[in-house]
Amino acid sequence: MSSAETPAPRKRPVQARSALTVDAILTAAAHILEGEGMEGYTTNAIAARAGVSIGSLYQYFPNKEAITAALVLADAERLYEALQAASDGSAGAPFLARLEALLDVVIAHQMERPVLARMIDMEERRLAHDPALQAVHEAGFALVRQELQSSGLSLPFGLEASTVDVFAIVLGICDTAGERGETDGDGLKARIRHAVLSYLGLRPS
Amino acid sequence: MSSAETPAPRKRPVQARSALTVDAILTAAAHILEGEGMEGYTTNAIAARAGVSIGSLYQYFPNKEAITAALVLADAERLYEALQAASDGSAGAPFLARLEALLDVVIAHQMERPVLARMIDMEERRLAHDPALQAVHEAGFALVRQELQSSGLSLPFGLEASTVDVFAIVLGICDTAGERGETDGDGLKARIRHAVLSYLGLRPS
DNA sequence: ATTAAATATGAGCTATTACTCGTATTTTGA
DNA sequence: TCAAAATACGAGTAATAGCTCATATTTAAT
Repeated sequence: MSSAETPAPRKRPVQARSALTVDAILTAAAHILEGEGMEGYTTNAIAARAGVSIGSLYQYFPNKEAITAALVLADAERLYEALQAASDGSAGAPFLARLEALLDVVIAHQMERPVLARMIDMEERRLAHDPALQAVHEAGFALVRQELQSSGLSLPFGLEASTVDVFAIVLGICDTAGERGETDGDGLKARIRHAVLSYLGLRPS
Repeated sequence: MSSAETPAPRKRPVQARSALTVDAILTAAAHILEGEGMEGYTTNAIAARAGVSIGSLYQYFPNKEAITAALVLADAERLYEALQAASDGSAGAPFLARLEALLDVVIAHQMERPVLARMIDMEERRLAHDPALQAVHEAGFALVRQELQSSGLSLPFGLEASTVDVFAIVLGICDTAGERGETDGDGLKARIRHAVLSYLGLRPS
């Protein structure tokens, strides 16, 4: 039962070109999702757009869902790392400045490719059970929890619930903005800032 | 071009039994979506669960999407009507009482069948372009806009943006609660209340 | 050089599933 | 009572799309 069967779940790039292939596939998947939606989002279309054969695609991804999961995960990781960087970069600064730094990251992420962000957001809900994705979510969560805790604020509903709500408020306003096709990043930021600060019991200056 | 062709887009129940059939189909669709998710959500499964032949199903719905759209629309209309009733029922009461009445409706709607609510929420995003659905959204929107306007409050970002944000905050927290499987309706209400009131510049008592 | 492993290819298989259509049954109206 | 309309039926069709596999090519190791 433990001998060397067919490599099974696949995806073990060893050489450099295979890493390029994997990358091309994910990039193509994102472009199709962004430009054609779920309609055109087929494995054959992804392979074609990536300039790769369908066989190669299935050499690195066991099935279509795995491609989507990898795409969503990569996006979540990118956001988390940017948040981490912002948090590190504003070390020592007062709470409000740190919060703004985080908001800037979230809004930049949303505004960079709004349509793709919306599609990924939808897929993210569908794949919410994925352990790897949950891990990244929890990491981002922990980051915000830490910020709130070290702020010394007296939180309205305890640390955990407040963290959940701050997340929900930020994502709720962001997603809605995405759905409505809003383009004013600064205005969006001001509104989210207001919502979060007032939730936390701070007078938005 | 205007003669009596095949009835075309279908759905014209005339007798009583056909209305029952249509109802059974929508009920079955909801049950499947709730219990099996998109996996088991096939037209044949819906028909079987409804105790109706697949042929009958397609006599009243031109395609699968139309079933989903009808389901989502019915849900949105039900929520809107409940909001309307709550608004009417609290006529003359102070703003805070009216707001609470509306929140009660939203939370009751969310808590009634949380899993179904989550699935419908996801489909709602996909069908956001549907004119009939947009109309109901706009109606609910108008209702909240009206409340805010007649509250006499000085809104942080103008009537339109504030309405959008209040919606986003409420739905954001609700959806997140649904995803996390929260069951405490009262706690949920308190948090949403706090978020909305503080956003509006009111001290949550 | 030679061999083995890694990678690439794409025609085609297969399973799923949305949907049709010819027919049977029930209801309505006169 | 008896047509005609409305409704119900479900086996079968057709098309899509996920995925396999036998084969070819490239890279790495000795």
